[in-house]
Amino acid sequence: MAELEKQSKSNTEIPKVYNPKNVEDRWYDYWVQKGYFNAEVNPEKTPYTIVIPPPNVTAALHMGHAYNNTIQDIFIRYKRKQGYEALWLPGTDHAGIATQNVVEKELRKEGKTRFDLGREAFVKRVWEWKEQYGSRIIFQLKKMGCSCDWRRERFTMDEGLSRAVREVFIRLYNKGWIYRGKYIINWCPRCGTALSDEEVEHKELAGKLWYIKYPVKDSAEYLVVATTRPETMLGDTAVAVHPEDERYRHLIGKTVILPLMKREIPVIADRVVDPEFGTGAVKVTPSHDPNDFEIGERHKLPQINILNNDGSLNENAGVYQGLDRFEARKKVVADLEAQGLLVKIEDHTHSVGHCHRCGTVIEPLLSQQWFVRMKDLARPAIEVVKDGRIKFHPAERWLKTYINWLENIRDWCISRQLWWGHRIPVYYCQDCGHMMAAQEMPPHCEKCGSTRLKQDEDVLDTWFSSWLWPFSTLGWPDDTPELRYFYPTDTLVTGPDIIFFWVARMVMAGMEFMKDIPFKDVYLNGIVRDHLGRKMSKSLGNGIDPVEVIEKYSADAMRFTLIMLSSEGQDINLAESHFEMGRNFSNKIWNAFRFLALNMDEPRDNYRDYQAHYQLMDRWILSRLQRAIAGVGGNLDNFRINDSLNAVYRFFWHEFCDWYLELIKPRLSADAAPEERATALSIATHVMKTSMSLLHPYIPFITEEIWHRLKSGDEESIVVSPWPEVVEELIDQEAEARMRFLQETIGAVRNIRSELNVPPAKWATLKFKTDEAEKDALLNRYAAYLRQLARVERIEKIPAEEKVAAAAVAVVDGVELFVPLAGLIDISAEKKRLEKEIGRLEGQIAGLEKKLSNEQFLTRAPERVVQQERKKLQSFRDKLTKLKNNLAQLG
RNA sequence: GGGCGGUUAGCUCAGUUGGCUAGAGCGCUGCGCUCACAUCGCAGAGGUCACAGGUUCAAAUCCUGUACCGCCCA
Repeated sequence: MAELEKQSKSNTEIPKVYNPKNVEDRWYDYWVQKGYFNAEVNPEKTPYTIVIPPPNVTAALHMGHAYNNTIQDIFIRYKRKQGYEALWLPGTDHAGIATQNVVEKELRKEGKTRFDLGREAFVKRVWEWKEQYGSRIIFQLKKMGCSCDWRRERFTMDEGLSRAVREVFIRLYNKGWIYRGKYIINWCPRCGTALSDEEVEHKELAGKLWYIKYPVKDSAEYLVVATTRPETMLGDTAVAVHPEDERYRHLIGKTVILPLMKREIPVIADRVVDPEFGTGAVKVTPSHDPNDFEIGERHKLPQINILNNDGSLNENAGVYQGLDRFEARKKVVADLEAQGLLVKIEDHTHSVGHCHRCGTVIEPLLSQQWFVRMKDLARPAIEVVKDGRIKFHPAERWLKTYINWLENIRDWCISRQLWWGHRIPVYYCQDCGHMMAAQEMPPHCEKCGSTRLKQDEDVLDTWFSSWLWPFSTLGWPDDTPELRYFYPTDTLVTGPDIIFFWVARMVMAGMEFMKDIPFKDVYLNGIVRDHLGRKMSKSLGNGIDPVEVIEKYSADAMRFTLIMLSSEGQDINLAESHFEMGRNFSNKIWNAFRFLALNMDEPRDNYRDYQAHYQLMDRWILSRLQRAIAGVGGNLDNFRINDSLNAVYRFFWHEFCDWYLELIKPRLSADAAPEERATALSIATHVMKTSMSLLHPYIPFITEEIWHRLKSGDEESIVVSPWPEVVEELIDQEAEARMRFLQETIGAVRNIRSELNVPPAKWATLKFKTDEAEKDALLNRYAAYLRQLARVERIEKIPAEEKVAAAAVAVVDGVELFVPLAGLIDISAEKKRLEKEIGRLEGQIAGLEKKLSNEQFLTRAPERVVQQERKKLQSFRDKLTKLKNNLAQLG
């Protein structure tokens, strides 16, 4: 009865299975309430800053976010515990096109378009939507445990950040680095806006190459051109050939009749024409192709735009007006064929631009837009990575991509025909046409004095605000204490997919406006994919929802698993079942704690008070702990996050739990001496607590929970408790070597028992032969370890000449181990086992002998390596002899 | 067409300046006495390191080429 009561009591107090549900939200609220995540300007401390890559307000958290933000939280929590003034500045991005699209879709459900509402009402509507859903991702980040300073949360369209955007625009405008002009841009007919080159995704598609006859005027001759976009011929204003192309030389300067349109257009010569492509004659459409635009400029050709903004054909397309571009293509081809002007159609794969946001095929279009001149901005951004002021991790991997892009950079189209975003701060005089860039609408035209001013209708590319993020969020353009203290930031964690969009541009903006780098290290995390290696996407339905994972497995489990599966910069292939790994580890931690808790009244980690009572296992685990501390910190400092986690994981599970906790069990029994108990408990508590600290950046919740249950004194939280330091005096090579020998001995006995099917309940006897006094002493002195872990009840040294009948044998470090098996198992099983082992040894010995008889090896290899191989050979031979002798004795 | 990354156990991946008997997790097989944990323990099987050359005393690792997969750019 009493027994049952005790059991049920302990079971209710500390459940056998860890339940994160009661833990995670509680601790998160506590941390926020205590203000641990708040960073202040503090000259006493060194700042460590990360600015979050601001997620789109429209976004719901996906695994990529979960992974990316886990990494950031690891760095921040690590640095915070190390005593840095750690600022993780959170926020969201207004995501112009994406957000506008979402709200327009809502409107469509009501049967309306944004034009029905008008600009002002529409923008108001987007703000409402933003207020309602924009906080969703913030809530989710909190669920994950992200330790951001929420007081400093920013949004790219906050008043302060908007001011920064206007300021930057005006500065660059006045410098002449922002200009307006009519050029070929990428037009998305579905989004109804211009895009930058980076927002166009090129895909290889199987298309056609149409060969079309253009009749030469006043002649029976035809000129045949090849094109992948036949409908654009409606806007042709020339045909071009290479000046040295003998086939066409006689036609240069002549006129051809543009079919369907019956327009007369010249045949011109231009060196960019590739004689090898198609027929060597190309149609020239200056309004709808970047190369043709260039040719048109050189030859002063007319520009005929045949497209409306929605991708349908306009009044310049004659009878094709009103048709969608792809409909028009079909009809143009059909009509050409009907007129006998279509020579042939070939299959042709080519690269087609698609809208990064909606996937629609992009149309190159001549259009008046705003651009940033990039050359001079790019130069310093190249320098700072070349001279190592900014480092990429993994090193080298993306560096070339980054530099290559910057070295070949083209001007940035920044105007968007949208309503949601920062409106371009340029005002036009309605009377004299003068153009002014200003923070606010000027009272009157600075040129003619007119008060009839009108602001530019367009908004800026979203990235035109995010490229300022590292300093606009800290108060720029004001010279704030925060800016002075926290800038430059330290580490940027982001995906390689936005190196151009964001990373490179932030560097340019930082160098231009702050005269300093925006961050020191760029950690590029891999992409989270499904278990088949496919990108997670809504359309494939293969996404895993982080919030569901948190519900089912806990935030700790999710974070742990993501990091365990990752390796520096590589993509992660993920299946939901992988999260069991994290859940299981949490449970392991929980039960290690439970074991200690069930054995102690008060937690104490005053392990230093018991030095006189330390045993081998104590010195060993303390030494191993130091190695783990060094491993975690060292790897984190080198951005090797999963090696770092692995260091503590392996230590905790496979050294502390598997060996130390098992070994101390007898020391905790009721009849053990009190100081024995206290020594083991205090060390176990210390190791446990230190491990929690080491694990805290990765799995913040469970480590805080356990830390609180183990803490003593007035310690407040693991979040701000100091990061463990390596204590050199506790590194004990001798203890590690001795322990290794005992572990191997235990392993050998376990192997014998298991392979020979010795019933687990059966106690075994161990006899051994050795001429080394130290080994002899070790086995005698630590017989208890073998008792505990290998179920050996008696250990006995026997003379070298003694024969052991019917025993299994193993050799560890030259020591012969015998497990007498009389009556337990059949001898033939042991013979088989030995023969297998002997075979393996013989193979290795043969290899070593060959190596060591090679004169070249002996003379050329470093002495150290030769010695090592000699030693190895010797010990293998020794072991082989012993095993063979014993095999013979088995009869 | 140019650039980058990948190819190692059934699966997902480590393997840092060339020098162990190439490792881990999951999965698989066998056994489970024990009052932390079956979300566990112990033991085990499983690999021609994509392929072909080369450099070297020595190559999963360095070089060259090939094949396949993925990404970026034109």
